[in-house]
Amino acid sequence: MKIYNTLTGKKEEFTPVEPGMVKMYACGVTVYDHCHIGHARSAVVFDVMRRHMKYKGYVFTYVRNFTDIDDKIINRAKQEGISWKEVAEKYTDSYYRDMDSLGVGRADIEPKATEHIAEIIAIVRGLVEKGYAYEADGSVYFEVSRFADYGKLSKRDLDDMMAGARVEVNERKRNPMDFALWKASREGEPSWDSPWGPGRPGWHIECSAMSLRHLGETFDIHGGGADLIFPHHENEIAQTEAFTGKPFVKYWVHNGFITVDKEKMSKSLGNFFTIQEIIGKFDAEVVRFFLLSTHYRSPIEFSDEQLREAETSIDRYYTTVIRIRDFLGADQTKEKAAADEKALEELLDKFRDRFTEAMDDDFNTALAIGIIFETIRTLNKYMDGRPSGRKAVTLVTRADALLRETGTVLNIFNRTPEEWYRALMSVKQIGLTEDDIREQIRLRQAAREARDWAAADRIRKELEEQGIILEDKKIGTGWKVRVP
RNA sequence: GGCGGCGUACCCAAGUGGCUAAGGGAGAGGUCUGCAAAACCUUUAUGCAGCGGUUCAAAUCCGCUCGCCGCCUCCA
Repeated sequence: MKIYNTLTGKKEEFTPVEPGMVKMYACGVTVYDHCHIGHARSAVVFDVMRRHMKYKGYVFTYVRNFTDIDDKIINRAKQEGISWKEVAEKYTDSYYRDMDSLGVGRADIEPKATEHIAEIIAIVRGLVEKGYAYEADGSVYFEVSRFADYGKLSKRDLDDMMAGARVEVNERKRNPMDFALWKASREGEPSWDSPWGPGRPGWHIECSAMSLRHLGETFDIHGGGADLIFPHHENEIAQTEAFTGKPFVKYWVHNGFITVDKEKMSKSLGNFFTIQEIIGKFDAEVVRFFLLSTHYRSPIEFSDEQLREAETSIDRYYTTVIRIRDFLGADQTKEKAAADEKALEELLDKFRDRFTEAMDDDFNTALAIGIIFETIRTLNKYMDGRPSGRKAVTLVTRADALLRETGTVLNIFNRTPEEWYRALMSVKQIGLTEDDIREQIRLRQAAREARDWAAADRIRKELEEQGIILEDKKIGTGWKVRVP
């Protein structure tokens, strides 16, 4: 399979360090606030990468960290009047709630910065001993000019950066681009003992320490949002490779941003929506589908309109699932072929290969979803031809199984239509119970049998006004929640 | 200023050298239906920001122009 590597700027054939095994590290979150949809995108994208590679048969180890000590956490603690540990716990819980609802699985290892202080100190000490870092007033800085490859990931030249540097004045640093490995703590701030006095880790060093411990000196994939390329990942490369003397990561992958009015969604601009806000208005599966309907490296414009379209698409999927079920539940004694049998058969024959090929091409989820909907249309068309008999049952069953299989990788489309409609009823705040609806359908059926079309239509219209759509079918009347 | 990316139909979005430019949404018309809904069919890009060039062949490669965005500071 092919993966776009930020380091080389090219799509490359993926070859793991150890055959059959993949080790991936993705930068998680700093737990100082609720997650927004941008965090969701990153998490969902890496979740799908893992699912696909496991589907391909790789033995996969996924490490995703929590940054649980940092200036933002300390500030937040002051604001909320609680301890920094309580802040970290509170927002870690919030993170898990969000991820669970979005269908993002837990990583195999979820390390925290504060659990790796000893490793961090060991690396910092090693870097000082090797001459890559220096101590100043209880802090330790990495000296970027000592690392020849500095800038190789973000394609930056050290001299250019210094020329246009917008960095804070800090006369303790030998070079404005030098970055903190260890920060001396001020009175009253959380701190750990170190050879340089009480302090806490710099931001970048924790990822080096945690990946080194859990994945080794050289591993396959390291990912995160595109905004982490510089300085975070650039600095990770510098300090880790300086420390180990070995290549750090083979493939660097970065997801694109979510935008609002074409601008990057970010905390500082204030144009963000938290995951909790969004899943109050749309089902989490809708959000996940929305995030996967664009290639992970492209920007996605966030809007209610986009989410409504995603909702409509998912509804189309579950509507087809109902049709499949109705079809398989119908009388199949008569052997009757439909005109489109061959088209469906051919599509199903190629389905798995096409789907895998799309995902193998740098995780092209948008194309993969396209293939799913192409199959849905062909399948519906086939069923429209009213075929029956063993051959028809075989074909439809096979289509059903193949469509379900994609759910394993994308982790969408694997609920029942009932679960989907229940979720919609909740999110759209439909003021009816399923029993209410069934009762109305019964009343309407009686009117229909009496050929009282006016009464029947009135009931249907009343339900529609409350967001419930009726569908008269041969086997009876079905209902669904109106979308969008 | 440096570096990087993007510009495909009314909207979203795949496609990065060669079969009629995926898929979804929206609109219009139609089939089906008591009427609907759903589904399906037809329809909306001789053209992929513009202009040049390379090539037998380009949305796809190269150059220039225009427009938009990102990173260079915490950031997914």
